Amino acid sequence: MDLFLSTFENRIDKKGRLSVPASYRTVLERSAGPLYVYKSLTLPCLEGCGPARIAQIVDAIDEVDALSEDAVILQTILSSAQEMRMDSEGRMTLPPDFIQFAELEEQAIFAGIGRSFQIWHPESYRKRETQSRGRAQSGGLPKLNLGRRSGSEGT
Amino acid sequence: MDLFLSTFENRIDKKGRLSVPASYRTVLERSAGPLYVYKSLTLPCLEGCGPARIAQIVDAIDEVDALSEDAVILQTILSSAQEMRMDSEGRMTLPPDFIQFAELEEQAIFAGIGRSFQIWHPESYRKRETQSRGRAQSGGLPKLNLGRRSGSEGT
DNA sequence: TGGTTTCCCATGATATCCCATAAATACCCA
DNA sequence: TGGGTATTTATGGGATATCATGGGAAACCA
Repeated sequence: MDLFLSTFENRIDKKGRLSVPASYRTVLERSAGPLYVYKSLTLPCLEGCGPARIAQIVDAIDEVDALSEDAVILQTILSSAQEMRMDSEGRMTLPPDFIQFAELEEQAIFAGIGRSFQIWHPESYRKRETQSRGRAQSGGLPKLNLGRRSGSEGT
Repeated sequence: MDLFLSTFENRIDKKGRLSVPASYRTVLERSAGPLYVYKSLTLPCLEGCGPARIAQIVDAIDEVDALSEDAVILQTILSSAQEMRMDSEGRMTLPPDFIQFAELEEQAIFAGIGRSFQIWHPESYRKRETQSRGRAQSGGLPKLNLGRRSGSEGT
């Protein structure tokens, strides 16, 4: 299973280069396609993914009334998306408007969320993480029905 | 049936390496797939599981409103999850933030809970164990419904 | 030609691999 | 049954590879 997991904090050097975590690179390589980065619709962060995820969004647009509000929102993702090139060391260069959008400075946090990942300003990310942990502890734990898949579960 | 059972107390060396109990290793080997470890949402411990549970979380996120609180909480699990590699001696290396999160020092306790297991600071674990035993004896026994349900039986 | 981007090499830190050892357990065979 | 020998297991340390990062040179572009 190829998933973006864990978090990594990397440095943005003065050329604007940012190392993509090695484990993310192997996921991307296996999906045989480029890395796409776009602005989050709802959060002050960037999102990155492979071709499959982009295709998923394109398909979702096709299934929705082209004039609907949903379609416009999904189209916004695509129009902000950019195919990122990586140098031989696995670094990408973030364009200024991406940096501005996510309020990035010296450091950036990569946070894997399965089929995609997010890029955050470290402070914002940590604040958000402690918030959701707090909420989980005060009883807001989502129900994960773990009973359905027998056998291979849990190993 | 391959389950994580019993508890083991192993040492964390100065490189942060921790031997996975042999019996857990055989369980893991039988189910082709890596070991995932993540920070518990509700307890000061780490949790270990297999690909099936991670896949379940990923799918659950897609089925839920991406902006909902549940989605964010599930994403928090994934962002803390890490695919653990084991050396030829069956040890995994705990990254510093895992050690910090579970307040680990020299020793760590593995506590098998069936399809997954937890990793605790020994003191915290023992304290918690006596607490829950005390609660059980003072009438707070949870319902143990051992009747057959689809899914959890038969493997 | 000035500014930017792309490529290449260097480096310190970290993680991974490999070998060694000691204790505990399992095994064997008379 | 007893005593001794293999195996397994947990642990330690050194060698090697990988990774993130920095900087310079070449290529590119307007």
